[in-house]
Amino acid sequence: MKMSQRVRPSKRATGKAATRGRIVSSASRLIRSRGFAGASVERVMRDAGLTTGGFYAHFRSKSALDAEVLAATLAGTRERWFAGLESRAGLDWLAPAVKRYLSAAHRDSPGDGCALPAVLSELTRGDKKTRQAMVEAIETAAQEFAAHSPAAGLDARRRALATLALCFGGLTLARALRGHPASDEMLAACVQWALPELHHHKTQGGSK
Amino acid sequence: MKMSQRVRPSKRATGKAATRGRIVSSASRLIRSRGFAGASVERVMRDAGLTTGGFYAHFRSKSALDAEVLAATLAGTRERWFAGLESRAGLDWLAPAVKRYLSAAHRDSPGDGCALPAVLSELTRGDKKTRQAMVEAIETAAQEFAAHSPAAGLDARRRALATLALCFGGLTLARALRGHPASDEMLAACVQWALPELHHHKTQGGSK
DNA sequence: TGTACATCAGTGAACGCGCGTTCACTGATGTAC
DNA sequence: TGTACATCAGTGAACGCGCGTTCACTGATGTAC
Repeated sequence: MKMSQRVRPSKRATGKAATRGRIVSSASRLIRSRGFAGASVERVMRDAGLTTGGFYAHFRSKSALDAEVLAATLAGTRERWFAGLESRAGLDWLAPAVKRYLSAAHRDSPGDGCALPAVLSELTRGDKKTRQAMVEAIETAAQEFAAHSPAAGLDARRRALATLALCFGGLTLARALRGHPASDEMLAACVQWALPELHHHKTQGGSK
Repeated sequence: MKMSQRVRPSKRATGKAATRGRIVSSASRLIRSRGFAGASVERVMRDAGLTTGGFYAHFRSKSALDAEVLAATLAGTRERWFAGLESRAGLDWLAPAVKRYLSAAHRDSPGDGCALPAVLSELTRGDKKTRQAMVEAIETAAQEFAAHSPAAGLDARRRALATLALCFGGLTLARALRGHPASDEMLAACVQWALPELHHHKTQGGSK
């Protein structure tokens, strides 16, 4: 057997894979805080401690990076979103999920959170592969919500979709309103409207 | 009296004002369908039947156009949104307003509809004047909804904000899902969740 | 063990392109007398 | 009424800039023998 045709995949791969990982991680943070247009190749590479030209040793094009990073970022967000809730069901599952998404912490650190608010409008007009990643992420999240819904059947599906709209819409508007009192109000109002069971018996005007 | 210092404001002003109106109208449509970045000075002017250079006879800068057009477009959308509902109150006002916004027609013609889904994520990072126009538009809409709410007091304010999030979030997600069955489902689910009074007695799984 | 060589991740300068903005100009319109 | 002149909305070419992409090169790492 000619050993000369062998490579040492572990050592080499680790080095290059680690660099690639840094690029993906920088891109993920930049895309979420500045959108695809704001995460240029030069900025991403500088953020990863590299120079522009090296980018093409790892990715065929900018849009290949965008598609890969978006899919990975959405999957990562979903995982963290529902982490620790596996053994729960119904309202016990839904309430913490909604409250996590519609929290002040999530609003105030876009770079670590859900990518959709930062990129959805760019995506609606964008690349096919990237759009597909987003559609699948939304559909997957909808099924997750429906599976854990306090309701059942078609009602569960409807509530899941409405809950996603409340989460995405509420967070995005709350970010747009940052610095105004309406921003906190928006988060609280959406949590409440997404979880009517928790507030049915409250008297109007009661302070929280 | 020296007539030489007089101008004929009507004739001249009409010509220039009409041209300016065409620029604003082109910009409004392009911004809503392609975002601020997609509505370049060259594209806007070509769409208005003019050439690039002439732009600066009407606007000091691109961002001045963006701010003016956004404010005007949001005001126009609000007016059409609530047109014909003036004599109504409570659910009779709320239901048609929600259904108009979350309609397939609105989803399918972004260029004629609400500007927020197209530009909100760009705005969150953008120019101060333009951001202010958006904040005021959201706050005004929230007050309009609260004033006509079936609820009262603090509950009315909360419901107004949640309804805005459902409208904006549902429409934006429905546009992102265009071409998939989930798009129509999203619109219907958000209408239903925004107007629980209309659906309280429905049996689960009943066809519409 | 030592030397010559191959590999290839990463560098840095250059490319064409569309962007916002500027500016010398044109030509239609209206005024002065 | 006719002629010389002023105005200014709009033209079209040019500018510097940041973008995505390319490419000749470097230099660290590991292999062959």
